[in-house]
Amino acid sequence: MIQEETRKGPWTEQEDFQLTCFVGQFGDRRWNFIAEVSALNRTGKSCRLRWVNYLHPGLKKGKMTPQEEKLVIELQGKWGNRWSRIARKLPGRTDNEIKNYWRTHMRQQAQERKRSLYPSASSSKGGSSPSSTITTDSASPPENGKESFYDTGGNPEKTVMEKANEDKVRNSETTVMGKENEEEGQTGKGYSLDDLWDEIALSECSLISPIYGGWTEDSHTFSCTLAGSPALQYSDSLWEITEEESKILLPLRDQLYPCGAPEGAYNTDYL
DNA sequence: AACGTGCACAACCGCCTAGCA
DNA sequence: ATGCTAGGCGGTTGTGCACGT
Repeated sequence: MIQEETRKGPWTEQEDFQLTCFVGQFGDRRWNFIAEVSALNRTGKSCRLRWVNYLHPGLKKGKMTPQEEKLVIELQGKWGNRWSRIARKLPGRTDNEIKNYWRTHMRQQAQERKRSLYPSASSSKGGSSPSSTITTDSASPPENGKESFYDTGGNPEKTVMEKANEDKVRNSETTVMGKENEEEGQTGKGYSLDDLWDEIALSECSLISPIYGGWTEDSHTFSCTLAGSPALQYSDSLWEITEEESKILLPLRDQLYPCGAPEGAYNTDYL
């Protein structure tokens, strides 16, 4: 088959539309299949990301509510940076969104904290880095080793330990499904900024009840109904195109490419 | 008005895991 | 039992916009 160079970068409206149509028809699991058959020249991964983070109809747009913010803080303190897991507790929010929120929120907290500790310190916007030990800005990467924006590591050794512990936790967690590990996020012995964040978070939030809006924790299996499309149902076989699907593809092609499908659109291997 | 800075968000990368042949 | 592949996840980077100076 002819493999054009994979597209990268921002998605166009047309691409979004195409992806939405194909996900509507084939479900939100067969990403490589969708990527190929839609001729988007995107990787399956990229398609999935776009769908999950942007096109998913269940997504909430706009700012996080105070309730959501508190919940994020609470759950982050409880589970650490398990964003996808945290996201499951926040209907309509993606792990990416929460991750981004946490990053900016924590940066703000760090700046505020710094200001309260060192009132004489510059408080102008140009102040950039919240503190000498806190490297939260991706624009100014740390010189020594890799530190994430929340692994802002007061203790350089910790990140290694922490990682090892987190991996352990993750492994045990994935094997023991459904068991929520209370120790999560309480890894390592050093006092890093992670701990500082936890402290900040705990100091400002009280017990928060989870937000449920008809959302279930295992609601990944979402069912999408597109205008004019049947409710999303995918076949048992993930990788074989069925006769049914091939019947769907042809009219869809006409819909997307009224003037004729471009070269490579709809890999006919599948038809 | 122009410029600089920080924020918010989208997207990519690399690694890990589960499922299957 | 093992290797391969797709999907999932966390971390990181890039970019446009808003806001302050």
